[in-house]
Amino acid sequence: MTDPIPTDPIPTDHAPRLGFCCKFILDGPPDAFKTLKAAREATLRMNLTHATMAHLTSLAPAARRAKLEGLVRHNLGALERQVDWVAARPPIERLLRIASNVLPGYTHGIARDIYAEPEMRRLVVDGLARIGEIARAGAVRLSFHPGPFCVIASQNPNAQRNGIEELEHHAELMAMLGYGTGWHPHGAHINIHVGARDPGIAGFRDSLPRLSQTARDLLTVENDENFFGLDTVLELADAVPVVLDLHHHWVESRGEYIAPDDPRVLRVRESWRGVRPVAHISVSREGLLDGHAPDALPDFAALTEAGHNWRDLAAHSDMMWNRAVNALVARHMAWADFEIEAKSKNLASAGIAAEIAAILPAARIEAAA
DNA sequence: GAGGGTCAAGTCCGT
DNA sequence: ACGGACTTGACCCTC
Repeated sequence: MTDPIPTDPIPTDHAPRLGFCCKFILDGPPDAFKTLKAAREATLRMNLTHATMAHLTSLAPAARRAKLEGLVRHNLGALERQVDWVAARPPIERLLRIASNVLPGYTHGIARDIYAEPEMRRLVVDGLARIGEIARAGAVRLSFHPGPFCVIASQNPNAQRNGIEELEHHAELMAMLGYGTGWHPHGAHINIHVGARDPGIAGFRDSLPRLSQTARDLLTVENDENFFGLDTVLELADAVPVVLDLHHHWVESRGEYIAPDDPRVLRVRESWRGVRPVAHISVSREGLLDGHAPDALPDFAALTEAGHNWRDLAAHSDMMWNRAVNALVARHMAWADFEIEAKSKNLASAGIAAEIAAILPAARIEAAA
């Protein structure tokens, strides 16, 4: 395998960023909208939607095409509004994980012919190009995190073919957004998990040559909370940048909050080869940890003792309620940008951003020392 | 408008 | 063996 040459790195001293994932939640006082319906419509306007393939299949060809075109127009508009919104935020918040359903059913047979039509193609190409320009003009860093079906190695040849096709679809989206050339251009990436235990790490590595150059240059791999922990995923660090999920690591290691100066973190940083890394953070649900001190890191052993199994603890909170976790994120932001995986989305990322902005200069000085 | 059944796809965990 | 979780519960039909 030939090593991709870094062409357009986001320097490691680039202004740190964090952002939310996929979905926008409307903020504001309850009376900001005249009716519940108006609030609901404002939320829909800011978010991508989709249709079931069963429904599309049930429609006559003309209706099917109309339905799909409506979905695509809506999704391109909603994504543009999301990117616009992020671009208007303070620089520390200029990062967004894009939902995977921009083009519903793109890799499903029922929609393939419709997307291939020149008119539809033009709609998609123009819309995505425009969104990419807005992102770059606004210094918004973009990513995808395709779903659990996106496995590039499987014992089931069909699953593997579908998974690679799904990854290639995301790479195509990135290319249409203007990130189709070079090693993680502008920090763009498509992040997946290793997948099945069998064929595992070796299977993942063996599948890399089957990917297009664009997909290969955008791919990243994330540690998970059960089988492919940080140490295991680092076996791929020579070939694929590693996305460090601090919460997954806490769960998988049964309680370790990894420090920025940990040797494994250095290996993660090196795996990005000149591009500023992205990491993930989340914290266990507020309800589970009722009464937990917000200024102390969650104690895995104590929580297990209290009857919570690891799966409960893996579930994400609404907000980034734990100030000790947020302070740890601030220290890690000396080397990485962060995707905030909290159920309240932009409300959570804006909250942690404000908290971190206040302490970040100190953390960066500490890191430089 | 509310409520319930359904949804393309892979894999693993918990019961 | 099957439901739930994951990345994100949302869509669609019926009442």
